[in-house]
Amino acid sequence: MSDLLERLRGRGWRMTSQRRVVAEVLDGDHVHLTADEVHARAVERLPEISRATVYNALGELVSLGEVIEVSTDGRAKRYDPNAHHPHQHLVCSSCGTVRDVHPTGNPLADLPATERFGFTVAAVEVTYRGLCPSCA
Amino acid sequence: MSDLLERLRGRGWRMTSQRRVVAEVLDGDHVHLTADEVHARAVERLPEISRATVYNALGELVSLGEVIEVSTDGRAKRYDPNAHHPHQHLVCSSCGTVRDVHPTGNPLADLPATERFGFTVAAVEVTYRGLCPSCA
DNA sequence: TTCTTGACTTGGACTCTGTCCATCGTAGGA
DNA sequence: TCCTACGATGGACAGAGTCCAAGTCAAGAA
Repeated sequence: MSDLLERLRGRGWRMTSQRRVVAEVLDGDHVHLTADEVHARAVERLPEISRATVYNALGELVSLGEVIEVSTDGRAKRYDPNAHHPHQHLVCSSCGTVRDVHPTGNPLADLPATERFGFTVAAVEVTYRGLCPSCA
Repeated sequence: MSDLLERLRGRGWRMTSQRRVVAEVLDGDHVHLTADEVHARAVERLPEISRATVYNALGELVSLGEVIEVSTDGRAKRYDPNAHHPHQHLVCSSCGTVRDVHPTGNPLADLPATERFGFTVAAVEVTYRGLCPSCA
């Protein structure tokens, strides 16, 4: 739970009420919120918090590797606090719901050297798309 | 080459000079352009073409299944004319270059039923990220 | 505890990407 | 050649995100 807060403090992240609230919002429910949704929830606890501050805090959490940025559609990025367990995403094409999934296999190994064109491949993202039970 | 133009005409796509230019831009170099880049190239051939028209044409080409929309970053979508050969993408994290790649294996088969949460999974996108030779 | 200061927050302006709409123009069939 | 429904135009608008100058404050020093 507030492991996250402890880790951040331990890493010298200057703790302000705004940053605390953003971290708590992400640490709470295990969902994939957009920046605006994070802002909306943060405002419930700290009415004066500004959009810019939420964007700043999210950007820093991403840089620190505590949160993953997910662009499932061309719209707003979503923020995934489950950064310490490798996983992929399953997205509903209709309502946009995102679920973490754990496929078997290692997609990195599936890309032969001849298909790497000299790139240094560092990561792979897999996005499964379909319809969730409610939308099907 | 202008297979694309033929196919579109054959499918009853009303051919205007604007639509022709957009199709030709995509059909030419085999790169992954943003809508603005498509517009810039279209303007070279047809100076009066408007942004809205380019967006309309791209949207229709996507609906027709002739072009694939790719969101590799949270920024502008890119349009991939290589729609008739299944492939995945390799993206340079520094300069944004996108290359088509053909991994082995079938990632759809790697998602066990227990990890599908009742979703009807229809498609899977794999994005490899790293640094291209010029940026490394 | 109080002071100090550099880092953080604010809100408004701005950019970028994309969509919408009323009006005008034209491809292609009769 | 003429008609007309479909397409193009461009300007306004919207959503997501960034930037900046000015004000505020966390946390270390004294």
